[in-house]
Amino acid sequence: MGRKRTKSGKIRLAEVAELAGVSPITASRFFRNPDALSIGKRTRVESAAKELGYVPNLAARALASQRTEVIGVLIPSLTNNVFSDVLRGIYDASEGSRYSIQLSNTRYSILQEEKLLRLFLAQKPAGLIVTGIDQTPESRAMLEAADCPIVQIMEIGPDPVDMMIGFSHYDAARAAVAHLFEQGRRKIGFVGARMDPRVQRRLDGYVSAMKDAGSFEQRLVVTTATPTSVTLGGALFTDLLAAEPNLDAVFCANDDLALGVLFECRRREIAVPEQIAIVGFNDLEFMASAVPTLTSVRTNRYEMGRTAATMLIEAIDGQRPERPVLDLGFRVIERQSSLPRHSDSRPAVSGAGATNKMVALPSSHD
Amino acid sequence: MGRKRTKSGKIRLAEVAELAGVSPITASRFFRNPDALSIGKRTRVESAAKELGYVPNLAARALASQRTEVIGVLIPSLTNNVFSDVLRGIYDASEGSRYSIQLSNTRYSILQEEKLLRLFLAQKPAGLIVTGIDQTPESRAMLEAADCPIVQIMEIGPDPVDMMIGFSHYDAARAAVAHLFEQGRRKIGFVGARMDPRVQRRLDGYVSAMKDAGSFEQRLVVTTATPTSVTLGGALFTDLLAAEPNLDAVFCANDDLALGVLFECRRREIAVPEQIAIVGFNDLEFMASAVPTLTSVRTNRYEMGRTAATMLIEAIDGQRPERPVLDLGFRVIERQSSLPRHSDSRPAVSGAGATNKMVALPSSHD
DNA sequence: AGGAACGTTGACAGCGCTACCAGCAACGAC
DNA sequence: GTCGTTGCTGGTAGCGCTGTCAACGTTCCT
Repeated sequence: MGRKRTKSGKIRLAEVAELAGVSPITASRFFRNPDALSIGKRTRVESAAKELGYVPNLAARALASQRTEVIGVLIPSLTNNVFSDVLRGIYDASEGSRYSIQLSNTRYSILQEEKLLRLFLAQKPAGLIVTGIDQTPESRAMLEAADCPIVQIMEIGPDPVDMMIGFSHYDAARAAVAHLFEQGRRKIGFVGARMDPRVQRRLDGYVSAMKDAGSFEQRLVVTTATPTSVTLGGALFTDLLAAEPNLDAVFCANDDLALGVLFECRRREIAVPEQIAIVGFNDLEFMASAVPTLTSVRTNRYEMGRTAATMLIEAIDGQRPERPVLDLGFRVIERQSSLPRHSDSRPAVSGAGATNKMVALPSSHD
Repeated sequence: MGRKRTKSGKIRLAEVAELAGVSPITASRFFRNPDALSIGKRTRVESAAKELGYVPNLAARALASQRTEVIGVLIPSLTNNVFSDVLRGIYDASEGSRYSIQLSNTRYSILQEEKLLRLFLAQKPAGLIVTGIDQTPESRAMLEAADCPIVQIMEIGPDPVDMMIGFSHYDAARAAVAHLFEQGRRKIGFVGARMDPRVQRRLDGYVSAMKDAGSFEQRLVVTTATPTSVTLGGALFTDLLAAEPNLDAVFCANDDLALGVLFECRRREIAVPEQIAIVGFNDLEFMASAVPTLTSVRTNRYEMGRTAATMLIEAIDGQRPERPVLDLGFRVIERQSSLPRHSDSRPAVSGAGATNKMVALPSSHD
C-alpha cells in the first residue's frame, strides 16, 4: 500500500484523495468549489484532509491556475503612523479571506513604485492596492493593462484607474482653515514636512482658503522635505514665528508637527489657544489627551484600509462594488487648542474626555 | 520561427534561452549561479533577458526547487509603534536581497501564532522571524523541526530555537528603577497596559528592583489588559494616584503611557519632576521634545529588525553568524522628567535639543 | 419510452521552472 | 597516447496542482 510521500514528507492532494477514495481532481475541487461535490464525497474529502493535516501547496496551485492569491500593497512609508493604521485595516480585512498581503514600500518615490509595480504584476497578483493618484505614466499604463482589480487609496481624484477610496486633502485643509477663521484667527501659518503629494494638496487647500479671505502671505508657509517628527514641528514653528511674530494660529500638516508646536509654545510660554491656536491633521489618539486638547482633522484611516481591501476582495471574487469611488470624508474635531482667543481666559482643563465638537463633511461633491 | 508565448503573453525562460542561443537550463543557471556560465553565454543571456523584459515566474521556481524565497515574519501587533520600527528594519534589510517578506499578525495570541506558523511552514519559507520566546509547546516543536533558519526577536532568553536578537526587558526595567532611586525617589509606581510577556518582564524587573530596596508595595502597580494609549496613561496614573497619594515617581511600561501621565500631571498641576518623576520605555521620538523632556529607556528597535533580517538572510545563504544570540542592550536616556526633586526649582526649559545624559548597559551577562 | 438537461466525476495534459545526471571539450599527468 | 579531471552545457523528468473536456448516472420533459 504505502502511499507515496513527497520527498519532504508533506501531504499532497493525491494522498488526501486516496484516503477519501476519490480522484485527485475531485479532492482539488473540494478546496476550490465545495458546492460542486456531492455531500458524501465532500465530507469524506474534508475529514481525510483534516486527518492528514493537508495544507495545499500554493506554488503548485499558482503555477497550474495561472493566478495567485496575493494582494499587492504599495505604500510610501512604514514609519508614518498614518500608514500603519491603513495597513492594519488592510490586514484585518484580508484575514479570513484566502488572500495574503504582499507589502512593499515605495519610500515616497514614484520611480521606485513603478519598479515594484512591474515586479508585482509579473507575479499576477489577485489584486493591487496602491497609494495615491500620482503614478508615473508608465505605472499608470501598467495599472490600466493589469488584469486584476486595483484600488487607489488615501485620496480621491478624477480618473480612477479602477476603484478608489479616500478623501479630499484639499477640502480638508480648507475646512481646517475655515474653522480657524470662524474662531477669529487671521494670521494663520502653515507648517509641513515631507511634502508628498497629499501634503502638497493640503498646502494648496490652505493657500486657496487664505487667498479667498485675502489673508495669504508667502511668509506664513514654512515647509521642508525632511521626514516629519515632533521635534521638527517645534523647529518649523520657530522659523514661522521668526517670519511672522504676530501669528495667531498654525495649521499643521500632521499631528506630530502639531504636538511639536504645542511643546514649543510651552517652552516659549506662548498661551494656547489664547495667543496662538493650533490645528493638526489626522487626529491621532494623543490629540484628545494633550493639554490643552488639540484640534485636528479626523481622517478614517483604518476604515480606509479595511474598506479598500474588502472592496478589492469582493471585486476579485466577481462582485464589483456599486460605487467604485468612495469618499470617506473627514471631520474637523474642534478642541481646546483652537477656541476663540476672547473666550474665558484659560480653557477649562477638564479630563481627557473633553467634549469634542465635531464638524463632519464629505470631501467631494460629484 | 515565431517563438511561442505563454497564454498570458508573458516571457518565459525558454524565450530568453532561445534569443540567447542557449538551452533553457543554461539560462536558468544564469539567474541562480551566474558564475557557472562562461563569460560569452553569461552576457548573451543577460542581454536577452533584459531585451525581453524577462521576469521569472516565482511560482514555477518554488514548485520546481521545493523552496521559496519568502521570509515569514510573525509579530503581535501592527498598531504598536515599537513593531513598526522593527518592521522597517526588516524591510530595509530585505530590500536588495532576493527575499520577500510575508508578514502576519498574531494579535498577541500564541494560539494564533501557532496556527500561522503551521501555515507558513507548509509553504517552506526560506527563513522565519518570530517575536519573543513564549511560544506554545507545539509551536516550539514546529520551529525546531523546521528546516530553515529562524530568528527570535524582541527579547533574549535561555534556550534559543536558533538565532536570537533582543535585550533583557527585566534588566532594562531594573535599570530604569535604579535610575529613579539614584535621583532620590522612593514611592515609585508602575503603570502598564496590554500585559504581553515583555511588559510582564518589565514589571518583574520593576518588582525585583523595588523589593531589593525594600520599597515594594502592591498598590504601586496599576496595570490593565487594554491596549495601550496616551489617554490610558492618564487614566492609569489617576488610579495610581488614588492608591498612593504620596507617589514621587512613575515608571511607565511604554512611552505612550508616559506621555499620558505627563499630560495628566499638567491637568492636575502636578509639577514634573519636582513632585513626580516620569520614566518611559522605548524612547520614541517625541520624548526628547516634550516639556519637560521625558526620560526613557532607549531600545534599538530598527537595528533589531535590520540585524535580524540580515542575520537570517546570511544564514539562509549558508553563512551562519559567529554569535547566534545577540544582546542589543538598552540605554536609560536621562532627561528633565527624572531630575532630582531637590534640583533648582524648575528644570531649564531649553530647546528641543536638551542635553541627554546617557547610561548605556548591555542587558545580558553570559 | 426516448432524449435532453443537469449534476457529478475522472482522465489527460500541462503550468514554467529546476534537480539530477550525462555528455563533451580542453587540459594535464603518467 | 591514454586516462582522469575540470568546466561548462544540455536532456530528461518531474515539482503538485488545476483547466478542459469527456463520460457517466440521474432526473425531467415531451
